[in-house]
Amino acid sequence: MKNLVIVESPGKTKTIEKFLGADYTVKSSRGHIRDLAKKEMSIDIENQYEPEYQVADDKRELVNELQRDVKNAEVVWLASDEDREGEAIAWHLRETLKLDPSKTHRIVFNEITENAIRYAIAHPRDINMNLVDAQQARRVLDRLVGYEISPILWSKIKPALSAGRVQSVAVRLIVDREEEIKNFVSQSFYKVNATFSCNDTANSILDTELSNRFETEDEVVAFLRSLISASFSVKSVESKPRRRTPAPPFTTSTLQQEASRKLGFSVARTMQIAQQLYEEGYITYMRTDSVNLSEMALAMAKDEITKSFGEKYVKTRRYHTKIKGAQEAHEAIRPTNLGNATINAESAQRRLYELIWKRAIASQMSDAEIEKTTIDIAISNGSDTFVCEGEQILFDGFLKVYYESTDDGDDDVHSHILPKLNVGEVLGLVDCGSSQHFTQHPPRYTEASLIKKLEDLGIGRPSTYSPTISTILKREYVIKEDREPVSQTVVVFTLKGDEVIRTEKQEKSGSEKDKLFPTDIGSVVNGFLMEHFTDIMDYNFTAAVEKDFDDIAEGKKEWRKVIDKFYVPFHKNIRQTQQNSHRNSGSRLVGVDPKSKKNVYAKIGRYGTVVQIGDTSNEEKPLFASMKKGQSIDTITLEEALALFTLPRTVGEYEGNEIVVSIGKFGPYVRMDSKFYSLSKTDDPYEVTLERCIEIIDSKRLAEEEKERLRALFPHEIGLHEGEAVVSNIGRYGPYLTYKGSNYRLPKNADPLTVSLEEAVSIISSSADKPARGRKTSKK
DNA sequence: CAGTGAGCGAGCTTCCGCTTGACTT
Repeated sequence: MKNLVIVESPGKTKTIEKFLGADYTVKSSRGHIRDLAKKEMSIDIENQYEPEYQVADDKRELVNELQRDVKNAEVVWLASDEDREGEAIAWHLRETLKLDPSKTHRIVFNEITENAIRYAIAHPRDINMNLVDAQQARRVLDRLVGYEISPILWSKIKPALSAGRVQSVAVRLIVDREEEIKNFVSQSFYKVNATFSCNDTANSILDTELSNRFETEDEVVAFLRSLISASFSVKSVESKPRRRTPAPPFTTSTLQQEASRKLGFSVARTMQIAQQLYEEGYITYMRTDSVNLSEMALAMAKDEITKSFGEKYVKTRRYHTKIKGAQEAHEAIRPTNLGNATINAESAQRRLYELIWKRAIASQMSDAEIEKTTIDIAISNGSDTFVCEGEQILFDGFLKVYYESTDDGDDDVHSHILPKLNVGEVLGLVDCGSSQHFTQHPPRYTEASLIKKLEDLGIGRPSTYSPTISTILKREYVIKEDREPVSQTVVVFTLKGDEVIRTEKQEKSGSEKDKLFPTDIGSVVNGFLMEHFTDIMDYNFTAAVEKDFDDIAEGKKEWRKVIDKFYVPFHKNIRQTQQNSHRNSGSRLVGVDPKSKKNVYAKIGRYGTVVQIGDTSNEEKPLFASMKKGQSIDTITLEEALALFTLPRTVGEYEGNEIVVSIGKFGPYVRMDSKFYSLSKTDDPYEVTLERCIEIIDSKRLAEEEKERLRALFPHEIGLHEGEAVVSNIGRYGPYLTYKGSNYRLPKNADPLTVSLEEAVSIISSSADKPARGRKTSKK
C-alpha cells in the first residue's frame, strides 16, 4: 500500500477510494479515537492542566487495525474535517499511531468530488497546533466544569445528578420559561369583526376587522351602538408588491425543527432516520451547521428546476452562515442526487427525504411575487376604520415546492383575493360582532425549539443537540408532556338590528403536545446552580469562552493560561460551595397529619420526590411514600399527600386468596398467592378495583397459556434443503429461521408456521451476502 | 426481580464532541 488516507466518517471511504484509485487506501477513524480517561478528572492540575488521554475500549481494535495499515503505508494523509475537532482528531491520530512527521500530511476537503480531493492531495499542510490547543482547552474546560460541579450535586441534592456547560443552561431555559408562564397575567381584550356587502358580483362579501381593540365590555357596547346610525364607505384601497424569499437549505438544527413541525418527529427520530438516509447514500452528511451548497449541487439543482418547472423558476443562491460559533466543516444537508424528488423506501425515510429535497430545491428557486392589498373602510360617525387584508400570488416561485413552517402553526401562503372596490363606494353592513380574546403566555419549548434557542445562543454543536435533549430527559430534569385544553368562558356581542346582544360561550384553548416541562428535581438543581455558579449558568458563558478559544486558535493566547484564569476562581467557588451550602432537598411543609399530629413534607428523596410524615430530627423514623407521576412539591395538597400512604392496599379476595396492590421496584403490581402481576400504565394502584385486578390476573394467565402452546409448536421444521433441516422459531426479536447453525430473521409479519420452504430458502440465500442482524458469524 | 428514604460508610454516579457499531433468539 502506497498511501493511507484517514477520514472521520466511514460513509465517505468508498467514494474517496474510487476517486483516488489503486494507490490509495481510505480508512476511517469513526470520530475521535481517544479522549480524557473516563474515570476521575484525568487532568493534572498541578502540572499545567496536562490532559491524560486514553484510547477508549471500543476503539482499541480500530486503533490496532490502523496501526497495521500505517506500517504498510509509505505516506499517511490525515483527512479529518476542517474544524477544531477535526484538527484535534488528526493530532490524536498522529500521536497515538506514532506517525513519522516526514511521511504524514494533513489535508482537508469540504466537498467529496474528484476535483476537491485531488486539489487537497496537491496542497497538504501541517497540523495546526493552535487549533488543536483550542480544542484541548474546550475539552479540559468541559471536563472541569462537569466533573467538579456534579459531585457537589450528589452530596447536596441527590446521587447521580449531573451539571455541564451545555445541559445546565438547557435546563435553565426551560425553568426560566416556566417561571415566566407562572407569572404571566392574561389580559382580556375585544376584537370587533364586520362583514360588508358590495357591488362586485363575483365577489360580493368582505370580511374585516376593526383597527381598534377594546378592553372593557362597556366600550364594546358603546361602539357597537354607535354603528346603528352609521354608514360605511371605502376610504382607501392600497396594493403593495411583496416578495418572499426561500429559506436556506437544511442544517442539523433547521432539519430537526421542520421535521418536528411538519412530520411530528422527535429530534432523536429525525437524526436516526437521517443517519439511515446518509448510510444509504441518499443525502449528504446530517450533522452540520453549514448552509453552503457545493458548486456541483448548485448546477444539479438548476438542471432539475429547469426541467421540472421551467427556467423562470431558477435562481442560483449562495448562502452563508450567520450562526455564532459555526465551524462549517460540511455542506448543508441535501439530497446527493437532486434529480430524485423522492426515493423508494419506508414511509418515514421517504417523508424526511422529500422534506430535504424540497427545502434544497426551493432554496435555488426564484422569489415568490405577491400583491398585498389593504382596504380601509370609514365609519361615518367615528374615526376608527374596518380593515381587510388580502394576498394574491402573482408568481409562485419557490412556493411551488416548499414553505417553511412557524411554531405558531401558520403553515401556508394562499391567495385570498378581495373584491374590486373604488374609493368612496358605499358598503352595506351585513353583520357585526365582537368577541373576547385573551393574551397568551409565552410558549413552552419543544425539543426542536429548545435546540433552536441553544443554537442562537451558540451553545452546543450539531452532533450534541439530540444527545443533550436525551440527557436532560434521562436525568429527569425535564419531562416531555401533553396538556389537555382548558375550557374558558368567552363573552360575545352581536349587533342584531338595533340591539346589541350579549352571550357567553365555552371555548377550549391552551392544549399542548410534546412540550418540555421542568420537574421538581430540575427546578431545585437549577436553583442551586443559579445561586452558586451564576457565571456558568449565564446564557453568554459559552459565547465568552468561545471567544477565548478563537484567540487560542489564532495563536493570540496560550490554552493553559486561559484555563488557569477560569479554574482558579472556579475551584475556589467549588470548595466554598461544598463547605458552606446546606443540603437542598426542595422541602416544603405541606401541612399537619390530623391523625399523628406530625408535620407532612414534600421533598426530593434519594430516589425521587417523596412525601414525609414526621421530622427527621425526632426519635421515631419518619414515614415515606413516593409521589405519583404528575404530582409536584409545589402543588401537592395535604389530602393528596396523605392518600399516598394507603399502599399496600388489600382490594379483596379471589379464589380464596387475598389480593394486594402496591408499587414495587418495577412499578405498580397486583400480588396474589405470592405471584406478581404488573398493572398497566392506565391503571391507578390507588384506585384500581377488585374486578380489574381479577381481569389482570386472568389475562396474564391466558397469555402464559398461549405462550406455552406456542412454545410447544417450536422449533418448527419446515423441510429439508440440500439435506439440512430448515427450522423456524420465535425469539425475543421476532420470528427467525435456523439453517446450518446460522439464524436468519424473518419479515416482521411473517407467520413462522406457514412459511413455505421456497420462501425460507430464498431468505437464507439472499441474506448470504449481507449478514442479517443477529446472525451468528464465524468468530476468529 | 416486586425498595428505598434516618444514620453508619463502602462504592458508585458526572462533562462535551467527533463518529458508528455491537448483535442477541
